[in-house]
Amino acid sequence: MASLLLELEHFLPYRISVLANVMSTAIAAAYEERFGLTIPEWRVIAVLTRYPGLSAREVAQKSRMDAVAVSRAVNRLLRAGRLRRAVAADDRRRSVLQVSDAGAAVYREVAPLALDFERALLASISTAEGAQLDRLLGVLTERAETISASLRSDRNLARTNGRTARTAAPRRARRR
Amino acid sequence: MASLLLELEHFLPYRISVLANVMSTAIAAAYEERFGLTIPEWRVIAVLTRYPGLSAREVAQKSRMDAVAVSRAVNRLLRAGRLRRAVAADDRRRSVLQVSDAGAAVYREVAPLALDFERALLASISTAEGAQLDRLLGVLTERAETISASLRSDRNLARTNGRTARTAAPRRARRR
DNA sequence: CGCGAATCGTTACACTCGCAACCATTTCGT
DNA sequence: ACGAAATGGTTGCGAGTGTAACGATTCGCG
Repeated sequence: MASLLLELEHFLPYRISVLANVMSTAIAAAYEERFGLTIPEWRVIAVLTRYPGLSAREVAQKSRMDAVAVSRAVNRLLRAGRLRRAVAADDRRRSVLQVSDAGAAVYREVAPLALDFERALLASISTAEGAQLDRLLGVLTERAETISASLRSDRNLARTNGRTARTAAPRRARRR
Repeated sequence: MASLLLELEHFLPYRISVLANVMSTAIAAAYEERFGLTIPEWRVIAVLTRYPGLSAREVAQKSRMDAVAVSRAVNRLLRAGRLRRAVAADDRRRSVLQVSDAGAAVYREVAPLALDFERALLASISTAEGAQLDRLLGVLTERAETISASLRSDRNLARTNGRTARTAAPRRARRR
């Protein structure tokens, strides 16, 4: 049973991963080289430019980044003087983040570059295809998240049932 | 000049990156947990199942992986007994790689899972849309590679011309 | 109130990744 | 035929990332 033929070249997750990798390598090199900016930092600036005053957690949600990644990006941006941080008056755990003038300047330089890159990409397909693509990506992302969540719960279920992994390699040893 | 509005939510490279991340996290967790297999290892097995006897370099090309990643994946697979390696008779630098019986067994278990995952994803869109998506991904990947290459050569040009970066931001500063 | 659970943000750690540097071997130019 | 350059593959190292543990604060609820 089951198709034994899996051609990597036509396997959707593989194709998406290759495309993402090519794109982000190119973009990361450009941002890093010209502005000393990593992609997480750039994302934080983009989000905070659009929504000033968010907390770190909110930035993480909006940008789909890990809370840890946001924390690190924010700290680097603070050190570089590109962000300002205050403590929320009503909840002293929360931070209130805003781009500084220097951060805004970076945004004004980087945003057009990013949009140029996107335009250059989209130039290879029609407007209709671009819209279609956008839609499909949305659908697939949502679906992938659903599947991912159900896999996670399966695994948790299995774990609480005392089941173990099937084959060898007991990786991921935890200590301390 | 220049659009100052960049909404991360609609920025193509961002969307692709999110989708790739969701997918590969889900897949990696499943493979890792059940078979002690990383994605690079899985890719090597998939390629070598389809094309037995390739060298490491050829596997890297077919799978779009870095030569280093292939080297490491191959070594892990060898240690796990999932691959066999010989030296090419006509060129003793080249290796000749083949999946072992154990490797083939892994493939027979993993391939259906991978294809199930893909099918579950594609179930959310029509067949025609799937074909369209496949085509668009191909076009965009090619385009992204062209752009990436031209950025690289610009940079090299600039470097040999002794030009410097535009704004402040010490590039490639060793952090930490 | 009071105390345990939940939340925000950070840090520690184990791991991964890719570039550059490096051997070994082969090819090329003359 | 011989040294230089190219190629296959590995390794060293700096940097990035996610998970878990952690301190601080706030919330839930009796």
